[in-house]
Amino acid sequence: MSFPPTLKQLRYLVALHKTNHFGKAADASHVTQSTLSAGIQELESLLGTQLVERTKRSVMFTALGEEMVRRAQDILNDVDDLTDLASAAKDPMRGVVRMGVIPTIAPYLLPRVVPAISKTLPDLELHLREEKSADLCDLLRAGELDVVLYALPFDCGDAHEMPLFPDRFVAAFPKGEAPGDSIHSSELDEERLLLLEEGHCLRDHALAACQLLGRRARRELANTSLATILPMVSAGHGITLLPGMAVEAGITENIDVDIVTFSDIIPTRMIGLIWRKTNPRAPTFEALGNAIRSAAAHPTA
Amino acid sequence: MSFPPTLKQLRYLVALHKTNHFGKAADASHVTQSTLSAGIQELESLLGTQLVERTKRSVMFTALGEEMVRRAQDILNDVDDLTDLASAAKDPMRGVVRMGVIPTIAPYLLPRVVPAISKTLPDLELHLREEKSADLCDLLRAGELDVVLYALPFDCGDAHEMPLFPDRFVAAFPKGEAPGDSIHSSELDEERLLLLEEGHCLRDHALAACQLLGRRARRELANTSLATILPMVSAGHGITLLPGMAVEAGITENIDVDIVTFSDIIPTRMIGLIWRKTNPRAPTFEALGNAIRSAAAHPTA
DNA sequence: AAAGCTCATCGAATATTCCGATTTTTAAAA
DNA sequence: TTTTAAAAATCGGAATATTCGATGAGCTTT
Repeated sequence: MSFPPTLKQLRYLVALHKTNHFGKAADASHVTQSTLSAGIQELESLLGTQLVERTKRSVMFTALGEEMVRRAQDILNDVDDLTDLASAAKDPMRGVVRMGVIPTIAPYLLPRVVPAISKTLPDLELHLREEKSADLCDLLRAGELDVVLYALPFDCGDAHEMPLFPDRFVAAFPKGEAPGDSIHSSELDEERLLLLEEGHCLRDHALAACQLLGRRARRELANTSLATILPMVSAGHGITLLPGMAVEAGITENIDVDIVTFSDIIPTRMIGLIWRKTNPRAPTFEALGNAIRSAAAHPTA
Repeated sequence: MSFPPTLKQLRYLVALHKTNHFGKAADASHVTQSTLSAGIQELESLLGTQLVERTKRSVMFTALGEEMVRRAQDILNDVDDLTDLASAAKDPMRGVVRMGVIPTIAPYLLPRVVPAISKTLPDLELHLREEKSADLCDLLRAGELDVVLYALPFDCGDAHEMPLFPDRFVAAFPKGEAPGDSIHSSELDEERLLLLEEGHCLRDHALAACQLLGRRARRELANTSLATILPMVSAGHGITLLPGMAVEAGITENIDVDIVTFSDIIPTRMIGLIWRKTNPRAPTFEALGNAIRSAAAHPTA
């Protein structure tokens, strides 16, 4: 019976991978550097191979080490899920849910949704975090988030997807420049489009929904939020596409822009909730999703 | 940081699940009963729930306990895969491969294939085990086998499938009773069919390949191997369907039966190799599969 | 009742883990 | 080159945790 890796060793390994530094990894693991060092060494001797190349001044993982870290991550997640499974079984709708939300949803939907959730699921403690889709996906897979509220389609491995509701895009023109209350999609001048910087999925979704390529969209500005784009539109620097929920939330209230819908197409993005397939709290997350959906459907609530 | 389940505890839990007996589980785990008992208790107090109902005279798992065992199994397999990953990385084609083979393949293919494998992959040590498909599937999922050589289609969860080669069915008639060298499939009298007992996938595959339902096939006998069916055919008690590899291996050599092929259809079963998707030794298993395929293609070798 | 299982409990022996100081190795700075 | 600084490996001993064997308690069977 050769003795298999310990969970502790695996934890040390992923901690080391995160920090690339024995000392910091040790701190993060609440042990001394010597302990962590010994743990990694024991793991290596156990496996009979080197996982980490220690070139002083930096730590490099071998190919095998990287793969090992990936698997170790999954294993540790699964183990953590075990305790979740137990507490979820005791009282499914109680406990902490760590939710990630993308920046083009968070400020517009959360103020409406969070109070509704604490009314519907009073024992659920929401921890929120706002990042771009790709980062949230990584956090989800690393087990640092339980669910992610985002706009699909967005590929996040084999996570479980729960579509919630569609969010309709509208166009914003400088005051008085709109061709009418509703426009034909061909009336969108792509060269005047102001969009969020690359990496925001809103950019891709808006372009796709409006059947545009975005090749010719203006890029000179790296806009980081819708709130910074609107004043530019108002100042006549261009036009933009807005998610309906942002308008409903009043993003245009003190800004002079014309909001128009489309006459020929109904461009939307689908808002959805995802979680790891192995997470045993799926029923809780479904309830959460339902709460979000119904809160979003009743703007006045 | 509440400290998560230990691998040891998980091992104790699955051992207990296997034996349904603290003492035996302890033996299997090479610890005393008190240690195992304490381990299970610690796990339960850690999770805050009961996993096992101890009614004297028997051990029952709660619903949560069962689910926990399932997950624990997977986790332990994944952890074991880690060490496999390491040794496979060092020398992929070396080491033990535990292969399960179904009874309608093993006696006909292995004598030809095993020597070829030890020539092609001399450092691979094959451990063989013969069981019915369903049992092999369980063993594979439980991590007690690395690969299974079987006839597909057979659903074994989300295992990875490698189809190897088709094996053609022929019909066996009592000497002199065959309508000719080759027959039309409609000439098969289903009521005279002698087949293996339920549970052998050969039964299902043969019927499916010959487009029969098997509803009217004779069932009074629970035949456990092809070698017991053939003498019955020879004695005029009926007809049967044989896999080609059995005939090639000489199963009919000292038995008076007529072997005929089909003129209208080419009934086959596909022989394949499967393994757990998470097993890191996939390249080794592919090599093994290729070796089997080429050995099967060269009967004289 | 008594005997026989089975699982839980407990104290003592044992094994392990962990720390903190120190050493070694390496890279950068003087 | 020498010095300095940083980072990981090493090592002995103390703290901690694990395991065992014996024993106890609860239930069944005889």
